[in-house]
Amino acid sequence: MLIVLDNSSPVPLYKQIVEQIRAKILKGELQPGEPLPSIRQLASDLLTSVITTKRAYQELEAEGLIQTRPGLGTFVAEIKEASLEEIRLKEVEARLRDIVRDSARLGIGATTLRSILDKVIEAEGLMDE
Amino acid sequence: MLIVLDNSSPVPLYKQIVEQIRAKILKGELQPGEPLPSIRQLASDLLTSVITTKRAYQELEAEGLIQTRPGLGTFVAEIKEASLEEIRLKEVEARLRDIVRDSARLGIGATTLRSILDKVIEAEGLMDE
DNA sequence: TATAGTGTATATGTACCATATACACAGTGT
DNA sequence: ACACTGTGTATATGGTACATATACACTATA
Repeated sequence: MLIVLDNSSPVPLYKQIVEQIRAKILKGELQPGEPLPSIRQLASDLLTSVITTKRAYQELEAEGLIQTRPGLGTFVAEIKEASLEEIRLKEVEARLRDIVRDSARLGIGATTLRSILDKVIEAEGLMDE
Repeated sequence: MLIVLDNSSPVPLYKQIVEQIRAKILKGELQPGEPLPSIRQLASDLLTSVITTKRAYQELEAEGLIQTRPGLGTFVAEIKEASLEEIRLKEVEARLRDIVRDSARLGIGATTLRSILDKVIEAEGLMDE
């Protein structure tokens, strides 16, 4: 499993793991029912302790994205593609809402905001799905 | 100075102070040269210690938004309105860029992103400046 | 020059992050 | 049955960032 950790980041290691596995599941790169690496295997790969990988899996399980069974291992939860799509959209919406609110406080208007988004989409080369 | 702290927030107190004063300066609510409350006064108002308010002022000074002189007090730095506008826009742009990148990873396209932004702008009632 | 205001520095407690190590559960080969 | 090797779990320990109280130093002014 390709996961890259940045030890000098202010983001805790376990959270970096959570975010990257979360993205793989939401994207469909990891299919429902598919086994995840064991906490030991992952800890070994990432040069961290089992506590850190366990902590990450706990967060993902609390969110309902994975399911862990003692002695057996950890698996991607059975979630319908429609639900994944909803989670993806809700997430983006929440983050955009934060920006819109802060923009209001800073006196940045709707038109300006839209044009900045267009500019960034262009610069990043984001395509239509 | 109206500042609201949330003790149950995961965001450190000093950072909450930084963000709110920062917003007031960027918005022009606090004018260049204008004195800020003393760290003692602010600490007293917010029911925190002077260390916390000092920490907040340190961050703001490091960013160049305020200037503190021992024995005298702390003042909003002399920054041109054009520079403030640039800081405001850069900030929003950086945050939108993060979202665009994450959207690309999750397979969310440009059109979808634009429509979500429109929806949120509508819901939040963001006007043109 | 005493005083009341300002910012500064040092030592202490608490909470979260990350670790090592010892424990308990589930399947598999003998 | 039983040992073994894999899985996840629980406990005790150390480091670091946040927040504090308290004592110190600087600046203006009566």
